[in-house]
Amino acid sequence: MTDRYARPPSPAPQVFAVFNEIGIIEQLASTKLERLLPNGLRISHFTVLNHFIRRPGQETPVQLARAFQVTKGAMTNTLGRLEGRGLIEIVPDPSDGRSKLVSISPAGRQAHADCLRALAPELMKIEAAFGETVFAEALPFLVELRKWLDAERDEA
Amino acid sequence: MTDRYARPPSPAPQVFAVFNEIGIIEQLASTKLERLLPNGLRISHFTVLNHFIRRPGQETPVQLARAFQVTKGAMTNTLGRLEGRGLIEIVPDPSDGRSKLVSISPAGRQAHADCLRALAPELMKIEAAFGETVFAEALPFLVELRKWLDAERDEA
DNA sequence: AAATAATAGTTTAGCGTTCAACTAGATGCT
DNA sequence: AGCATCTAGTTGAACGCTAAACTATTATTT
Repeated sequence: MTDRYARPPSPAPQVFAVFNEIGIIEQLASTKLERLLPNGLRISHFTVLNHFIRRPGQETPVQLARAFQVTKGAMTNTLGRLEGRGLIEIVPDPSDGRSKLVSISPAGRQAHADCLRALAPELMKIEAAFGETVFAEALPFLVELRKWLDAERDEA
Repeated sequence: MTDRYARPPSPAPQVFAVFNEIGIIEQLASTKLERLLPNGLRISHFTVLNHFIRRPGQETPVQLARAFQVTKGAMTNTLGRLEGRGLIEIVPDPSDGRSKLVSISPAGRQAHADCLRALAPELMKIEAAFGETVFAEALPFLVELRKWLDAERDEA
């Protein structure tokens, strides 16, 4: 009997390996990131602030949940925490009684800036170790993959 | 005032973007994966089984925790579930009274095979959409990144 | 040899997430 | 109009993870 356990364990072994690496990277990066964020902010909180910095305006909780691919329940929780800290504002949607409109507050902008300041040293360390170029090269494929998974999810 | 929010939000924006994509991919992939796994097996469970298929033998809980970058407490939980299902065996380490030795059981091998069968269609779907090549090309960078984060974590 | 430090593993508290059930408001169909 | 269906958001149960405190055993130091 040859080494039947030495070969990759599945069809599409490279696909499998990529997801495997992504899983571990995410775990390492997110715990590190969370340790760096100020005031016990969580990644999910930071992500929402980040979203609003990039696209100022109002969005509904459902839109946000879809943007980050989490359930509505998770978003309710996240938004509740952010509102409790005064980092976002939530008002009822005047044109739809079921819905709400979320926007970032001045304190939220400030908190986001604080986050970036806290993260900058680590990001620069990584950039120094790898160079920005490899990240730029890796990005398109990751974006495609994310979009594909995203679309495939909507079908189901 | 120009569009100060249109530009990427940080130093090393590409680095930032890569981690962002990885985070979303991981979230999408893991929830999808977990839905596919048979018998309510979790990803963490499958990952341990997978590890033992690749590297048969015995390992301690701490070794496994380090391999997957989770805390010892998380590994205690995972191994407890797996043992409860009879998918692994845990015996005391004869040479160290503090430690234990974990290995996969025949039922564990069977469960792993079932997982692969359940995952195969989805993996092939992804492979058909992208081709194995792009995954193979993406892999080296991800491996490097994972290793770097891993090493950097040990320092701290 | 005795005391101190380090390591393996467990446990508990706190948080985030999913899933499913539920309320309330909007849409569509007949 | 009236009823069925869909959608937005909330809630609670179950689970995983981290962090930190704790026990038990081994290694190190003096």
